[in-house]
Amino acid sequence: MTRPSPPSLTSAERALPNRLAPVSRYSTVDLIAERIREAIVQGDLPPGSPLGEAEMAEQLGVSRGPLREGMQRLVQEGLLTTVRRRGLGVASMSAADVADVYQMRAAVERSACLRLLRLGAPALAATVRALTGEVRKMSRAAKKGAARQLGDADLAFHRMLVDSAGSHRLSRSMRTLLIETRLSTFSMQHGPSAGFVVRADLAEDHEAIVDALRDRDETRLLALIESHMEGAVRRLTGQSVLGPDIETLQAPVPDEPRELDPLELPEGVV
Amino acid sequence: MTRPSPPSLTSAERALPNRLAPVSRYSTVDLIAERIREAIVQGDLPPGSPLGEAEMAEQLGVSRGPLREGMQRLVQEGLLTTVRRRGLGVASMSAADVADVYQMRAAVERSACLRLLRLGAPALAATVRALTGEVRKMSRAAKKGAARQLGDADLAFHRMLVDSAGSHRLSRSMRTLLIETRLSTFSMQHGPSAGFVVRADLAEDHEAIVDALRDRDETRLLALIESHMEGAVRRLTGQSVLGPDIETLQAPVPDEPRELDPLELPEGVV
DNA sequence: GATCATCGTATTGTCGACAAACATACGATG
DNA sequence: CATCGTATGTTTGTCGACAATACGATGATC
Repeated sequence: MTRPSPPSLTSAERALPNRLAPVSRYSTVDLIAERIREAIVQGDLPPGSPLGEAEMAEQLGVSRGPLREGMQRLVQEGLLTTVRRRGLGVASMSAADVADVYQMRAAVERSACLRLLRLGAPALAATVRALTGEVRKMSRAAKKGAARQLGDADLAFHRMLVDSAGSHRLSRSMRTLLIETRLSTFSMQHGPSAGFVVRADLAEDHEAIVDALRDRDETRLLALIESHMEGAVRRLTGQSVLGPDIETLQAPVPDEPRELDPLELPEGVV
Repeated sequence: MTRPSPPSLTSAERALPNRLAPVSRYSTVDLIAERIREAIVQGDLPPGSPLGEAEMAEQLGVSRGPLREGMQRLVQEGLLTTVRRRGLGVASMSAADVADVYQMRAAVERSACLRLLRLGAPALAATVRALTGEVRKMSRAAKKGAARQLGDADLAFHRMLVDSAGSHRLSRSMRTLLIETRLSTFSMQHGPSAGFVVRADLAEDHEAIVDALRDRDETRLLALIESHMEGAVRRLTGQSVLGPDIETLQAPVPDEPRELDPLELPEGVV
């Protein structure tokens, strides 16, 4: 009784004839994991909050089996922690964790930048354009005082930076690291209504990075990345003084009862 | 590296004096995942081999539920790939994957080395001693022609290097990367009984790294790490990581970045 | 009045079973 | 002879149920 066929699992689908993109069929586990990730990023699931399986399965409209499988993925990522017989919960970042996250980010983004610098001129220009767009979003958000949008644009910028490098593993690490970055901000702000911090100079910081990238100035680029991470850690963990261009605004999203949209599985679609 | 706090921290277990190590500290899912990881490292599960759930559950003596949860962790790590309705299988590394793995390893180990250089003299000396012991193992294995032991010592060296840096996230990434390294050697060697290649100069390469670490020669140390990875990729694939042919990989449009994005229509698609 | 033991409840961990879906093999048809 | 359609077998994906365990509350005892 021979097994029918190896699942034809080449690590990449680039072996396929480059005619049709594979139909986007994501498993339920993928959907569940991504939904929970998004809920964590959005702050609907604050750090340390316990996650009851039954309730969560009810809200998502799935059974406990797939839910548990999806949660295990997040456990592997470090976003969820598990204690035997006591269930799972959203991870909470200590000061040491925050420093560790940003140190890892520095390593990843540095490597991504080095790859970007080896890109051809058109590809690099396209990346620069995209990053510039994100910087503009940041500026607008900062001007409006929209802390949440500013934070989102910040994360999007760095995600785009790494994704543009075209490294699968760098991108995958970065995805987790960005969620942990969010968790860090959530964990570090003491008090539920401490609010986000709208840093007016955030856009300028990122603009400098884009400039260095455009100029292919490796030394400057890497130094900017390094100082960017260092500054973030200092702001989050170090009880550093609030600089002159730092103003705190009210958080738009305080602790709201978490509500997860049920994910509806489209059966029989193509 | 503090462990993230459990869901609802009731610190009641700390009352007991820790005479006994927690006996059942690892969940079944942990055990299953680790067992499969080990099987992959040992070569019992070659790249591309399909993994039938029923048979595997039978062998491990567990039900399909926990098995699937454990497998999902490995899917998240990238060690297992899944195709809907066709099951899971051990990932297979393409040449591009091999280059990607080593590039990521370069980033991680570089960062680890930088941290090691900031260590105090006694801690650094201890690390150097431990690494030296691993190098000796390498020498002995090379002399005996024990390819498997040589490979194991190689992986142990690099794992120790990163673990000594004391960064939780660097260590976690490294664990996966080392398994992927093994998978790379398996995937790249054509022919089932090709076996490992006994490189006599492997120990000397690592000894040079230890020397640079002992001398706190940052520039030399980082250069050695870099060349070490580059050489590995060249040996395995025959092409360089940072070769001029990097032009071939097209920068992805940053707006539609990764392959693993969930469908952006949560409710009632199509 | 405080502490300890016991009970009840809620949740997790695990298991077995059902059904949908894919792949393979075979047969029919041009 | 090649190709398409059909039937079948095996697998995964999903669900419900049972049991083990930890937590909280209540009552008894010193």
